[in-house]
Amino acid sequence: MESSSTSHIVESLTRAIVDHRLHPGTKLAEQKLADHFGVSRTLVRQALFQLTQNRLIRMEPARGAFVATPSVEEAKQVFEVRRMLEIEMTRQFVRHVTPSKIKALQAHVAEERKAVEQQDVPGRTELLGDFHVRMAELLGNDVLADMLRDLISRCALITLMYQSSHGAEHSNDEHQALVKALAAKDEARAVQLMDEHLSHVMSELTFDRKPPTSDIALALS
Amino acid sequence: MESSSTSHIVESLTRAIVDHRLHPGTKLAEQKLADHFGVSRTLVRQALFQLTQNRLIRMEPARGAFVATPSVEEAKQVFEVRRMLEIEMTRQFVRHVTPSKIKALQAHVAEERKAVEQQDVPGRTELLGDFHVRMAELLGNDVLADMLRDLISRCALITLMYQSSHGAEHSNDEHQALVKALAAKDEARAVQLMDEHLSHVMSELTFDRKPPTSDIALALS
DNA sequence: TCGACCAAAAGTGTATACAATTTTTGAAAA
DNA sequence: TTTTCAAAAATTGTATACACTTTTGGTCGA
Repeated sequence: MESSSTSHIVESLTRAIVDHRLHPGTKLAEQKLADHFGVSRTLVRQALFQLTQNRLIRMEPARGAFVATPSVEEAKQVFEVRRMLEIEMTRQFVRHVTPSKIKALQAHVAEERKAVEQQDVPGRTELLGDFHVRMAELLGNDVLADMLRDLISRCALITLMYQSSHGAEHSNDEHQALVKALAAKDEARAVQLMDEHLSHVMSELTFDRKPPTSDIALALS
Repeated sequence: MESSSTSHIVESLTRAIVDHRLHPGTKLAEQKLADHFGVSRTLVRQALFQLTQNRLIRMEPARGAFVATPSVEEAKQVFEVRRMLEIEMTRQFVRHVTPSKIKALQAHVAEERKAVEQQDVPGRTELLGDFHVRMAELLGNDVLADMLRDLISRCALITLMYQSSHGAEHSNDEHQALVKALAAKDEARAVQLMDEHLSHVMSELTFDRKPPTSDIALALS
């Protein structure tokens, strides 16, 4: 069941942060995490150092690790980078589009819709983010896919901090429209839709933060 | 003198890999590194896990850490992602260009030229890569700058493995031409130059690898 | 000569110990 | 009641110990 312990911890914590079970600013006490995962602090520490690299957590010297609290400035920059990557990705996608790729995206959008309708909040969040990763994978660019995964994880933190009001159905609709443009090989329209989609998500961030809460035992159980 | 030991090790190893003092495939024995840095394996291990995240090294279970040996496929994808990011970055740059930003880039290109003329190989490699990071910084997007730094580090590994014949003077010339187009606010030309520049660097990779060498004590001294 | 095999050496994976630092606590003073 | 401050408790940073796995090196048999 366990893979290499450290990466299991990394994945588990990443999931908890992205799913909003661990809130920005929450202290991640090493011993508590170690107890929770049934390992020594050594492994927890290794995991925390790795998470530092994705900017999902920050470590302050002698004070410990905390779930990251991205600033407004960082939030905007993350979205700007996504826009850069995804606009060009969309162009590439149109150029190399095939029926099977369109089918894959349509299937994904259908899953999204189901999750939205069933009010499966963590499920729909993951699926809405995965749509973009899926596009990269279908393009055959795993490096891009990895990069987007990281960026989208950071976006999950950001949308929590700056409580995005961008409705899940709205995103789902925009994905659907984008797939239609991709299928039609309408590059200009596809790029425009992707650009607008990201702009929408970003522009609906309200840049007044709410106070972080904290309860790591509860969040991970 | 030392910052937080672990990050010092990370930086030192990164530098060694990017500067081609540690070659792809080289084994990074934990105890040897620990002895070299005068610390325990614990800290070396933390550093290695962090480097794993940037893909500069890979760790095989129970076999240890090795300098990464990016595949041809990965190499192409890394360059493709750079192209995506940097084309859009170039567009942004033209839109927000100011005289002082142009001056900063011109100064940088001049430094490059000096390093090229003085045959300062590690220096020029670093400066040629930093040009792209510098553009991101001047745009005010640190997230983008960090991302490019990582990608360019990976490119250093790639150009070593697939011995790029793209001359340093050639790159320097292309940077100079690009800055001229940026100064003229000629978006189309700037984008075209950036695209070609990256295409040149990539297309001159010869995809037949040479055998990795290894001598970590020598490389780090 | 060559490959198979096994013991010794080296190396990795994890836990624990302990020093150094920060946080908490509680009592005394304002 | 609020503030201050020092001792106690908790937490982090680093080293070390030890079990387990891989690699090495040599011996034996074909």
